[in-house]
Amino acid sequence: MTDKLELNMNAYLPLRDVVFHTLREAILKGELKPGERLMELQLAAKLGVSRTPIREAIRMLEQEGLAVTIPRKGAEVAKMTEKGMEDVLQIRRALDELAVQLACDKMDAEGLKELRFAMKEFEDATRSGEVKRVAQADVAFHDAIYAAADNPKLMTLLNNLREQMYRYRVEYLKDANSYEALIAEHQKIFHCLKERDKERVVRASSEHVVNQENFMKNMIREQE
Amino acid sequence: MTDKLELNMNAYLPLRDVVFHTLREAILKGELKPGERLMELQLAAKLGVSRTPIREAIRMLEQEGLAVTIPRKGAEVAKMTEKGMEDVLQIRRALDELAVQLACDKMDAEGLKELRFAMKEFEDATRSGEVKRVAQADVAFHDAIYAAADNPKLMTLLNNLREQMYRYRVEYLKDANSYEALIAEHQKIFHCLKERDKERVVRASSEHVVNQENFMKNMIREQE
DNA sequence: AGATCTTACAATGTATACAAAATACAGGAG
DNA sequence: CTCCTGTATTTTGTATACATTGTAAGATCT
Repeated sequence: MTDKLELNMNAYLPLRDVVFHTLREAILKGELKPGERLMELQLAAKLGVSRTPIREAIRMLEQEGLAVTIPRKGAEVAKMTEKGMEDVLQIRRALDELAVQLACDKMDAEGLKELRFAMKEFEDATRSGEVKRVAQADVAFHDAIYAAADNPKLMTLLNNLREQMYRYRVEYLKDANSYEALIAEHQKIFHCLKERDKERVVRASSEHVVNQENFMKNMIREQE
Repeated sequence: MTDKLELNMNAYLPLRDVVFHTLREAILKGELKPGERLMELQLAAKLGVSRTPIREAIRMLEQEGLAVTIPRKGAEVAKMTEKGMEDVLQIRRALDELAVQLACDKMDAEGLKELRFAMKEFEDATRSGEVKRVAQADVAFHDAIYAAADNPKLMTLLNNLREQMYRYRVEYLKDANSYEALIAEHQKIFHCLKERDKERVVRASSEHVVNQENFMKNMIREQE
């Protein structure tokens, strides 16, 4: 386990939330690896808090599907199998389709403007070559759509599903070869939303997810 | 708040799980009403445990969307607005469509047999007039489909969404007028799955959810 | 009267102490 | 040498004590 785990935000937040965010970050960044045990005492010592907030943070991580605990055995970082990823992506595909349909109905001029901005920023980001910036821009683009869908529960779910694949997605976005295709897909989605063409936007969104799925499957296979 | 809250299972389970199940039941049955505060000391006294397992159970309830906590203020039973219910049902509709599509591809003879059995049991249950049995049979019918979809995460999500509407759904199932329509819809879904007619099964599933949605909307309006 | 400050109380947040279970390991019997 | 078993250690589970914060009632001042 990494030893650079450290609490950041001194904000006025319950420690359980601070611990939760810290561990979440660490898992998503890969500092805490899948299958690695999350031992309360160890984490508590490392983060300089007591076991109580650690335990509560772990319960919250379970919630997000980032950790799994076995009673009287402890918690560990959730593993992601290829099957598991397919399952998540199936769900994400269905919900992304829903989101774009809703956005198609509800997105206003303001929302479209933000979406266009996010799209441009994504294009700029790919040209800069900074992977982190690319990832953030991608998140922003999709968030703009989710926001327009005006369904907070849907937004939460989608962000959650995204998180569960984060580690793999970063690899995806590292591959500069995919940028062209991604930009084109984003443009298509944007265009369809602007034109309120619901059928086409659903297809576009679906393809977008399926492409990611295929890429990631290949990646996982290569890993082995 | 009800005062018949009591711990059942003396099983070999962490108390947090026992408390979690107890509170969950109480919320779903309506013994703990939406908006009611979940005070740790009070619950701890009532259930005869310390605050620790209570707090962890509350974190788990948050996870299921059954409770909401405001830092330094405490937790309360989640409220469900009409908009919230629409949001949940939109999601459920999309995921139910996904589930039947997957089931359509993957359901084997064994699965079909179980589904037919569940369908029959539902019909019997409606004739018996026992609402609880009707509810259970309905759950069993849909679970048979979810199981065939072979996507555990999807199944978890759908069960979760179902829970969030449980209180309203019970009212739905109390209304004997809806039985005929429900039976017909179940039959149609079963038939389409048997015939592997993916397009029609999606439509049938979608209608099934939409009908529920309309019924519940009316009910909520009547309540006011 | 109205506003603001004090103060007391109640609830949550956090740390720690103790209990029980799981695990690892050493030693002995076969 | 292997397997079992008992013990020590580690880790989780639970209770409780203490700290902090939010809230509301009442006092004080203007």
